[in-house]
Amino acid sequence: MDGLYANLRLQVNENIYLKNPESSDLGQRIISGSIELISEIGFERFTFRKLAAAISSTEASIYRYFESKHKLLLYLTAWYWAWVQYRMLFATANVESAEDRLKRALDVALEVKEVDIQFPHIDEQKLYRLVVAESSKAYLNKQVDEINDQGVYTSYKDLVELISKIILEINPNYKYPHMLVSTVIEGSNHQHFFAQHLPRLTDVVCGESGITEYYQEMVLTLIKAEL
Amino acid sequence: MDGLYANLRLQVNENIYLKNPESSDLGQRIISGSIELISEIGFERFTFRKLAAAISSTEASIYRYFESKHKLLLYLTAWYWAWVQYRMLFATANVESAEDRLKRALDVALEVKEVDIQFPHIDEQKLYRLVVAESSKAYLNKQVDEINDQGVYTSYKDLVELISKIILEINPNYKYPHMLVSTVIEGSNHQHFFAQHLPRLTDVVCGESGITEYYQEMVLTLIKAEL
DNA sequence: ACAATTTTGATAGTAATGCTATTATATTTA
DNA sequence: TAAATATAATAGCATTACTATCAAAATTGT
Repeated sequence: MDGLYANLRLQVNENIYLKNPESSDLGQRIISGSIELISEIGFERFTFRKLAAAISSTEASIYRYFESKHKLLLYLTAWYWAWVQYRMLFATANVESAEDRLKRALDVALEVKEVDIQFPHIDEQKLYRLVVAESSKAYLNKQVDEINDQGVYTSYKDLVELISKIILEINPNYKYPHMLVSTVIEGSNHQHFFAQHLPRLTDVVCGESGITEYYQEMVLTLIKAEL
Repeated sequence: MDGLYANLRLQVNENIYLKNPESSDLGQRIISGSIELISEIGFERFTFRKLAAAISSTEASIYRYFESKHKLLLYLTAWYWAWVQYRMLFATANVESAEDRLKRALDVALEVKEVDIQFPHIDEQKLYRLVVAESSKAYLNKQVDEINDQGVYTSYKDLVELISKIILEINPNYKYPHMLVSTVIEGSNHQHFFAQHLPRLTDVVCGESGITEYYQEMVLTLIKAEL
């Protein structure tokens, strides 16, 4: 995982964009600029006009890459989950014990602690915080079925599938691996948000860790309870 | 819980509205109309102009009740959680066993199966589906701290607190009751959404039950694992 | 190196949204 | 029955979410 793998590109579903933002300098500025600006002002107040001003381009140029700000959000989240999956495959490669693999998988799926220098135009920590605060809006809408038909949520679903398979290795009889995995991923995101903004909904203090460990233990306890 | 309690009003934080919608016919039409219209077209596409047309009123009149559509969403969710809490207190009253009370509390907190004829202008089933699809947007925004300071999320936090207390009755040493409760409430909502729109993220089939039972068992397993 | 092509920037424009203001007409209450 | 209040009708304005056009710049093929 060092900078030598310079040729690596994460595959993001083509239906999300009109023109691949990885393919040009402007495209990469759109990505890095949007991560910055959405983090700063929130998705609702974010507009292509403001983004254009921030990256010294124009609204019309941005529209050539993404047909709406919602599509751009979809891109950011799809990229994020593809990145998490890639890190997860690395983190679990050649690890014998399924339980160990599960712990490592959850480690990368539930929280971001480092940045990845292979993608210099993306600040993964900032993107992670954006995912925590905004990613639900990528699917909580009326177009979800249509978007899903285009395969746009695949990277997230694949990640859930991979972790579910490890669970089934440990306990082939566990009935609800997908439900458990999506619960802990979404749960972890929400708890991080709650810790910062609605502390009465959690038991952890913002800044301190504990959330990832809590969910790791939760998963192990639950899948072993039904051995 | 029959229609005789006609004088009952659920207390909703006053900072949410400019004028209490319960206090007039127009106010009640705003509430019932917005539940209907948001369910139909989704919160993003919902506007006060469209709502005004739907309830045969005007945009300006609606603005006298709520200063924005976001405040209206806050009202609907705050009312919903106040209603759930009220039902929960009834459902657990005079039940000796803490474990039994916990199961009953989760029964009403995780899913809505009936309507409540005491509030004829509110279709609770429809409101529940709205909460599943839209309620995250009530707190996932940049104004969350400000809104929280005004006590607007109190009804939700109080509900979490009440259930947490039952958990602590069963296991006084359980370290993370709030995290567990908010995880299962949010989790249940998400799983209902996933079952309908993103089935690969869950293991239950839309329409069939199982979600509430899954989370009830999850809670009991976890709090007993650390006795 | 130069023509052809593609990408970007500059500018304009349109319909819808998110409001606020004003005045007239109902409706309630004193 | 007058006074107060609530609602309707209408207008208007700044911003948003786009689309269109055309010129300038950059890239590409030969």
